[in-house]
Amino acid sequence: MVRRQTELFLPTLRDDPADADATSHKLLVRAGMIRQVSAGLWSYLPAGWRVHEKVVQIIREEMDAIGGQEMSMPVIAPAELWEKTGRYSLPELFKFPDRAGRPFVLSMTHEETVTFHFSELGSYRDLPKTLYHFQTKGRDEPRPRGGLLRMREFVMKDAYSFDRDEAGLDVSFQKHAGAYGRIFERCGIEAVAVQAEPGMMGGSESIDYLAPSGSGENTLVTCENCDYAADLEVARGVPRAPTFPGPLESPAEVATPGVTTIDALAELLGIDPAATSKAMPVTMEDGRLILGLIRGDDRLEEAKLAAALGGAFRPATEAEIRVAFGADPGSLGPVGFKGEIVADETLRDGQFVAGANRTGWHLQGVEHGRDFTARLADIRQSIEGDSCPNCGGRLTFQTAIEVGHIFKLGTRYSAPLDATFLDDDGVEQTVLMGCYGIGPGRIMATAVEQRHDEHGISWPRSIAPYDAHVLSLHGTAPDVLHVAVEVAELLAAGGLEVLLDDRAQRPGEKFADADLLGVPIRITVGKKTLDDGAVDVRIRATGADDRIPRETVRTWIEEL
RNA sequence: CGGGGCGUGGCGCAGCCUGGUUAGCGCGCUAGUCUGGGGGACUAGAGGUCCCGAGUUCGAAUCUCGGCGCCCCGACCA
Repeated sequence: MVRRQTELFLPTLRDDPADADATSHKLLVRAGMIRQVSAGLWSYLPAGWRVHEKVVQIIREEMDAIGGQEMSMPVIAPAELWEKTGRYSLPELFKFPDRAGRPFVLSMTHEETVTFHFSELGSYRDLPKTLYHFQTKGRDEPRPRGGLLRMREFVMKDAYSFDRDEAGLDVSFQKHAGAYGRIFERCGIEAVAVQAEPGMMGGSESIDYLAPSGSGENTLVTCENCDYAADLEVARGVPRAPTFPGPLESPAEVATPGVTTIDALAELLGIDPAATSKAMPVTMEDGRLILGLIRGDDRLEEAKLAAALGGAFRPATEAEIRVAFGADPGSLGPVGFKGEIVADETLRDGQFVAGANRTGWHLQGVEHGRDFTARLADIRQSIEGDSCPNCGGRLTFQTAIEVGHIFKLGTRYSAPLDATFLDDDGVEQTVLMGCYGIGPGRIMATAVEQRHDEHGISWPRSIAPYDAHVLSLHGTAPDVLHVAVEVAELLAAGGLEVLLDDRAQRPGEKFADADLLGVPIRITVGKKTLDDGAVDVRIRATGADDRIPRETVRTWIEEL
């Protein structure tokens, strides 16, 4: 197949779009692959869609290889299904009535719909099953961003497994984990599997796939020594040990007028900030005020605290704090507080400085178990330089894109939707489900983030929009184009997808556009190579140049 | 939803503070000439509801008020 560039809708831009920040956003727009329609709504232009569909095909092949069956479910779903699972109230869910006023939703994933279909599978003999589809998802995101990184409408491959028992679910889960590893490898991107928070999907276990990238919304924590890897939200970094002052028999009040920050407190008392504690009062949805307590030099990890509390919370207001503590924020502490306290594990042993619940005063020598009682939990946010929980090595942080996420759902959806089967004893059982999502658009953005230079994109061969880019520099020599067409057709006859730059542009512009678009192999036909029967070849990724006889181009490419 | 920023031909921007002719520049686009291996030069052109609405004023891209849109940072997630 040869595509002439004069026919292609490929509007490349010389300048970065003004409103872009992420590299992938800038380059995909400049290379003429995507265009924005509205916030979080993007069109893929022809070259961009080719990349997207190549990613889709790789995913399809790997899903089929583990026994997945492709189908297609509608984007629109009746509200009723979402009411049954309790997800109708999610703020991200697009909701709308039809002409008769009946309520519908734009599916943000398809657990409800696929589980609805499961009702036709009534026997253990039908299990296990894995069903999947590529479908547009609608999500009324509070903040779309970064081009393809976070959209309000995007295509996702979502797969659903149905098993009779935990052992079966585990097998399905592991098969998908294997497939996901192969998908990322084939797409030419680096992605790390980490334990993660199940989030809005619910369920018991999940693996997140984080791709290190210059931009992204996640932080990947990895150990320099061993293979420990985690999302920052759940990372269990071990902080350095504090230097404690001498122990006290009982807490001693110390005046700290106007001191509201840990740094100021540590400086005033001449102690290690790690030997202080910090009070983070929060209010639960039911109105209970709970005191989160962490070490002074740490930050609260809200996802961990939410997990420990079993529900969402918000920071307590100043008014709530005064009622509960009788003191201003900045002087709060656990001693004498009557509500529930959740303290970080780092406060288990040792004596810390804490707020005295008296504005302008702190307590020295506060000890857990003696001076206050708290539930201990891991609620601190790891920081770069913490030690690895497995081997003690140093932890490093990288921003990352979440390119895939797989979950064991258990009966989270099958129970409310009555997805049951009869087992071999004739007993009705609720089917166990898993769900497995992956975003082709994010894989595409990740490929750009991980493989680009100052000139543009450098696509992995497996997902490049074309296999080869033939440039015809036919300024003063009309027969150059003729030769370029011959070369392009020679390659196409060998099964390659070829983009032929047959435009009348000057050479510099053609080279610049070719670098921007990032087709892995560039073949230049020009006056210089017209008479000696050669062409110039260049590998985008390495910049390696060569001049080879025209008739050997095909074998040269095949041998790469 | 809180905080910050922006909105002027397809793209990137100036002009606005201090209201006043025909709204300007670069890129791109059309026609032509020269040029021809890393975004070339010259000539002649086309292309604009200055985000929308109201107000102030003799007069608004410019000032005031209201609204909308978009981007970035935070609370959420493939």
